Amino acid sequence: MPDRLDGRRIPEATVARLPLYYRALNETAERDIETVSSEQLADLAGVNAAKVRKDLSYLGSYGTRGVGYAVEFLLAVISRELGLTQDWPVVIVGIGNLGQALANYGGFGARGFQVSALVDADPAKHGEKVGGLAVDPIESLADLVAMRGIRIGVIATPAAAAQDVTDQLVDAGISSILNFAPAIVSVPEGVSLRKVDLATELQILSYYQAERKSRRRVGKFTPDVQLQATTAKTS
Amino acid sequence: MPDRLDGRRIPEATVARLPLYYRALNETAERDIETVSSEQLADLAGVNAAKVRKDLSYLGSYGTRGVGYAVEFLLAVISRELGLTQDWPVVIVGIGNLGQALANYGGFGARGFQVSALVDADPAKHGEKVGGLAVDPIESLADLVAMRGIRIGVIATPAAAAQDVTDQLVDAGISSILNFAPAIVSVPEGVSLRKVDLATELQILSYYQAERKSRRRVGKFTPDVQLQATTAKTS
DNA sequence: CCGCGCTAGTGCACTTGTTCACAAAGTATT
DNA sequence: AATACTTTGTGAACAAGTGCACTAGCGCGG
Ligand SMILES: NC(=O)c1ccc[n+]([C@@H]2O[C@H](COP(=O)([O-])OP(=O)(O)OC[C@H]3O[C@@H](n4cnc5c(N)ncnc54)[C@H](O)[C@@H]3O)[C@@H](O)[C@H]2O)c1
Ligand SMILES: NC(=O)c1ccc[n+]([C@@H]2O[C@H](COP(=O)([O-])OP(=O)(O)OC[C@H]3O[C@@H](n4cnc5c(N)ncnc54)[C@H](O)[C@@H]3O)[C@@H](O)[C@H]2O)c1
Repeated sequence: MPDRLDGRRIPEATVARLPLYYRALNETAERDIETVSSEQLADLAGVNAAKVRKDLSYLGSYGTRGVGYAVEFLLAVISRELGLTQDWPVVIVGIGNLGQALANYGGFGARGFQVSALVDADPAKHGEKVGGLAVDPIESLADLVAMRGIRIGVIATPAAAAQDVTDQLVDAGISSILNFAPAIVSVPEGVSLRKVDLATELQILSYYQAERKSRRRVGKFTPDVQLQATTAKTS
Repeated sequence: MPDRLDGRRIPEATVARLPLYYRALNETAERDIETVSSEQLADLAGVNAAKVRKDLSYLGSYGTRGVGYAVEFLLAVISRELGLTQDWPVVIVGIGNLGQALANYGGFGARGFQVSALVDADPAKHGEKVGGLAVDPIESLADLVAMRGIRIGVIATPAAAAQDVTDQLVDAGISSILNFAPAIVSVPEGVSLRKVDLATELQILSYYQAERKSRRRVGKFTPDVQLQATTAKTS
């Protein structure tokens, strides 16, 4: 393994694509393919080749001209860069519809993440087993986080509770949060926050759907490619 | 209602934020507040005021200087722009863990979207009721889509089936797809595609988590704000 | 009717991200 | 060893997005 080339700032857009390359490379490795060109990788990841090369160049110069990239090696480089060489324990807050689906979800743990605690405010849920793990009261959040070394929290509570839950997670020592509730929450400096918002996604689709239907007549072309851009903070 | 000001191209980044304003305005309207300033709206939506003003200016000049924006009016403008004045029927493909959570999800229908069909390839699931709707075989997809006027499809199948399901959705006449499966799928021109990818989100969090932990020492600052950017196509 | 205070709308500079196109650097072939 | 071919790595042009800072316009109080 090469040393991580520090002092290099990896652009956010690149960081967001590394997981795609990572997945594509894993699939390639499973097919016992040893090298990939930027073009092949681009196809698998759904981007263009120039972008792949530029992105990978931020990690260092690990390709071989005339040949391509060594799959296993590149996987190791990206794993390291993404921090996937260790396992990240995760706590899920709010074990309702969505929380249960997440807790039962196998692919969650598949790549370096492990559901290590489930908490809910509803006493009726306490002790219930979901995906082999018992649901604990929200009051024990801090203890669970501390004892199990959890750094990442997933919020699957109703929107109204999201900010409160966020504060509790932060107080408990969590520094990365993935929020599924349709609410804007704020976090103190040093905490990363990302969100997944179903309604927003559907509404964006609706916009382009409506555009195709009713705005066609104005003779304006529709864009070939859209970039989804929701905000996340490390404040 | 003002006429939609056609011939105006709304930037993608703005389209992606309109749903946030829409939600914030709804919450404001529920509190019987009649006007909001760009600053207030910015707070509620988690962006900055200049951005709000610029975004809204793409829709037309609907604010009043010295006062702000009329909440109900702006809601109407944004609804119209996002195509939310009509109800969009939606089909969910793959009624497993996630598909069931989605089907049971109330907030789905809350804002103009309605789960109108559930299909799955597994015969054992056929006829089963989820969220008050029966699961139908994937073979009847085309009929269901045609009969119920469905334009939007949600993919909640395993990744391996995602491309196949996408093709079937497109053949059935769907032109907007939201994909939850961790797979890159391609769609023909004229079809919008967006994706929600849990693993990617977690890995991005992991990157910044690891960065805080181990890269601090190189004396590079961490960014205050990150922009999540996953790709979607209307090809 | 005037002037003050407030806030929308926007030009402009800046930052970030994307893409092209080509030199550099490797492999394969003869 | 020389040449042909392939593919990386990157400078530079371009495109998109952001945010400041200022102007224009409205409401209100006197
Ligand atoms: N269900 C879905 O498919 C889906 C999809 C996208 C987004 N969402 C969002 O995810 C969130 C959860 O959705 P759901 O369908 O699972 O809702 P749900 O009502 O089924 O579950 C919410 C759970 O959170 C718990 N809870 C409430 N307040 C809490 C608190 N303060 N602390 C801890 N736990 C608390 C409740 O006891 C309940 O178990 C909602 O914000 C929803 O909008 C859901
Ligand atoms: N469960 C989660 O919380 C979660 C979270 C994020 C992403 N995902 C992704 O969502 C997808 C579904 O996850 P899940 O946990 O619900 O899986 P699951 O195995 O519980 O459900 C998958 C369903 O799809 C059906 N299916 C399989 N092939 C099909 C086909 N060709 N046509 C129609 N239906 C088909 C299966 O019969 C099954 O009912 C997966 O790709 C997963 O990676 C799941």
